[in-house]
Amino acid sequence: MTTTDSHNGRRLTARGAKTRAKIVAGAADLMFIQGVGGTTLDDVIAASGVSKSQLYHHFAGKDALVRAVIDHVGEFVIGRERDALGHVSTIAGLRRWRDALVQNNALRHGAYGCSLGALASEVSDNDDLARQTLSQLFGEWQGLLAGVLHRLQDSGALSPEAPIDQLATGLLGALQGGYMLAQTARDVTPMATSIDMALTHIESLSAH
Amino acid sequence: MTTTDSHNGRRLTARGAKTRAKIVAGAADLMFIQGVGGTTLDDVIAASGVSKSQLYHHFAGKDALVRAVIDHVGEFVIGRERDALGHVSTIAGLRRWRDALVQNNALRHGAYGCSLGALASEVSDNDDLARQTLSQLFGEWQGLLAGVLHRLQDSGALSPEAPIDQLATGLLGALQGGYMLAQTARDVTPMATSIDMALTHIESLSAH
DNA sequence: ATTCTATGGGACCATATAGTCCCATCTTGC
DNA sequence: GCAAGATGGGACTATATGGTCCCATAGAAT
Repeated sequence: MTTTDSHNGRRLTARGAKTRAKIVAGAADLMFIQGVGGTTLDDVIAASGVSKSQLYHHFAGKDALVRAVIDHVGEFVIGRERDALGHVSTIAGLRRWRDALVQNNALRHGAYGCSLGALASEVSDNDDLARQTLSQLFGEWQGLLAGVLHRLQDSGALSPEAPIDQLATGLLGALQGGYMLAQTARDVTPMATSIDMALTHIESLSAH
Repeated sequence: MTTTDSHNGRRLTARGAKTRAKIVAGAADLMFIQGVGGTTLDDVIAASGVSKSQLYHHFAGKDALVRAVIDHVGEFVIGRERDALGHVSTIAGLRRWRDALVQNNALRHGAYGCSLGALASEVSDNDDLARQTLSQLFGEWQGLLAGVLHRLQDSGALSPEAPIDQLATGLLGALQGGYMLAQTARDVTPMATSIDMALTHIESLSAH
């Protein structure tokens, strides 16, 4: 699914794959902290200890690298969320999920926001392909949340009439908005509050 | 309150003020569409029809210009929201407020996101002074929403125990997260859904 | 062993961009 | 009217940055 490797037809040895991974990982770290626009290719080279020719050997240019970073970060975030949400089937479990995200973000006092959300808001209007990938990733995230709500419904903890997809969208929206407010305030409180409101709403829709 | 004018001690004639305003307005437009990092000073010069010396006469550099843009956009958004929310005292009024924001954003299919939110997520981690201003602006926005909720409470449409400040934060979070999802999806639906969930929750807290 | 390709290093280039400078012109205060 | 300062124009500079190129080396396939 990645369209970022500039050598789709060529071989890729284990060594090459390792170098490519180093570049992407280094770029992802830098772009999370400095933003995409604030990260130069020289930064990436310095951070990953790779030469410029290697960077351009593996990626057609900065756009391609950014797309690879999005794939990489997306895989990480969705994987993490799959682990965190895949077996949650209670409101209490959702609240633990929220606590983990908030506590993790509190380590940086909210700085940098959501690794996926920050990429999305910076890149969406410049690179349509990247935007589509990000949109799909948010769709997967929302699907994981919808899965939890489905299980809540099955166990009778959520009304059968509850509009699951919309609740999942709203929850993801509250999460992303919370990240943004926390990033601006350098304080995770608004993030916790925002998600909490969404969870309280879901909780209020218990079967009657 | 602006710290962006590089000539705090000097005179500023009407002509100078007009030029300064042209620069800020042009920069604000460009930065909304292209982002801060994607907007060059030459872009600003071309768009506002002003010479480079004038730009540097009024602003110490790009950072100062960005801060002036934040002040300008903040004033516009808060003014707009004050008009839109200042006299709202019903849930129906809040829904009309939401409809107006969603419809306005639908004109661009969600592109560019919230003019304040986009600035916040791009600038917060690079410029602490700008971040503080943005944080304060979000605080004002939240205050306007809290004002509406207070009036709802006074009229008996909202429980006296409702945690107004937290609801206002959650509503603003849902709004911002909705903007972000809409920007990524190029579809305002998730924005509408996200805010709607917050409003439905508030509505569910009617006096009992 | 040899040959071909992938990998690696890093100098080099073209350009974009923030920022400087100098001089001309208009406005204001006296 | 005239001096001082504000406004205006735009050429120029230094540098950062994305991107190119060339050559060296390692490793795989035969």
